[in-house]
Amino acid sequence: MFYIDQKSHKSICDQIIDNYKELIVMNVLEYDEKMPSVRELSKTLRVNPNTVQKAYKKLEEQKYIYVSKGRGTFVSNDYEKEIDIAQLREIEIRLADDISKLFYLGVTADKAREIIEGIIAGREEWK
Amino acid sequence: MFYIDQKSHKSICDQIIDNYKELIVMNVLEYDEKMPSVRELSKTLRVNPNTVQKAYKKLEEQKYIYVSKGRGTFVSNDYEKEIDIAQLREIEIRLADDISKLFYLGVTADKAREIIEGIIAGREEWK
DNA sequence: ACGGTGTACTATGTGTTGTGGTACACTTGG
DNA sequence: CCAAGTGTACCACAACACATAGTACACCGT
Repeated sequence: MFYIDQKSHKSICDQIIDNYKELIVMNVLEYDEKMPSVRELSKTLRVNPNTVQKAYKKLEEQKYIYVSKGRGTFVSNDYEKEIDIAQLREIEIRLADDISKLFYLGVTADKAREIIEGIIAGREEWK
Repeated sequence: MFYIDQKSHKSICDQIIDNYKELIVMNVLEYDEKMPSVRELSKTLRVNPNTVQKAYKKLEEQKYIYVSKGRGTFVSNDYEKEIDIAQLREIEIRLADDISKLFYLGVTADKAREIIEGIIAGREEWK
C-alpha cells in the first residue's frame, strides 16, 4: 500500500490515482482483484470518502478499474487495449514545457537527454 | 511579443515568466535591453499590473532581469553563470512524474524515448 | 431484512490566483 | 525644481479548486 503526502503539491485525489495506476500497470494488483471500498480506503489513508470516490471515478473512466454496484470495485486490464490519444497529447505538452524549463536553466540538449535517459532507465529496472 | 492564453492551465504570472525566459535565453532580447514597464506591459497584455509585477519580481530573483529603481527593468545575462540546483531537482521530479504517466498509458520505453527526442530536436532547431 | 457497497448532492473552510486600488520612493527630463 | 514615469509595497475583494463534512439513495449478497 502507499501513503498520502499532505505536503505534496499534487492533490490527494491525484496521488491516489497515480499510485493505483502504478500498482495496476506494474501488476502488483491483478486482474479482477478487489479494491478497498471507498469508505475503507478513506479510513486507511485518513482522507475524506469524497476524495477517494473522486479518484475511483476517474480511474473507472480511464478503464483502470471497473465497478459492480453493491459488490465493489475491481481491477481491470482494459487500459492496455489502446492508448488514449488526448491524454498522450496532454502529457507531451507538459513534457515539452518542462524540457523548455531545463533549457532556461542553461542545461544543454545532451545533458537533458542524459537526465531523461536516467529517468527512463530507472523505470525499466523495475518492470 | 507574446500573448496571454486566458484558458490555459498555467497561471498568467507563469505564462509571463516562461515567455520572457524563452525570449531571453534565445537572445531575442539582448543584454541590457529595456523591458516594458510594469504598467505598460499590463496594458499591452490586458492583465493586472500586480500580476506583471509578480512575474518581474520572480524573473529578477532568478537573475534573468535586473532592476534600476525609477529607471526601469533590463535584461540580464547572469542566468548563464550557474545552474540552479533546486530548480533542476524540481523539474526532474515533474519529468519523472510525467514519464511515469506515459508508462501508465501503455507507452513503451522506446516509444517514450522517441517522443522526448522529438521534443528536444524541435527545440534545437530554433537555437 | 440487514449490512456493505457505490453514487449523488449540498454546504463549508481554506488556499491560490487574479483583480482593483492606493500610496510611496526613486530617477529622469524639461 | 518639478512633473512624469518608474519600481515597490500594501490592502481588500472575487473566483476557483480542493478537501472536508454530512446526508440520502440504490444496489448486491448473505
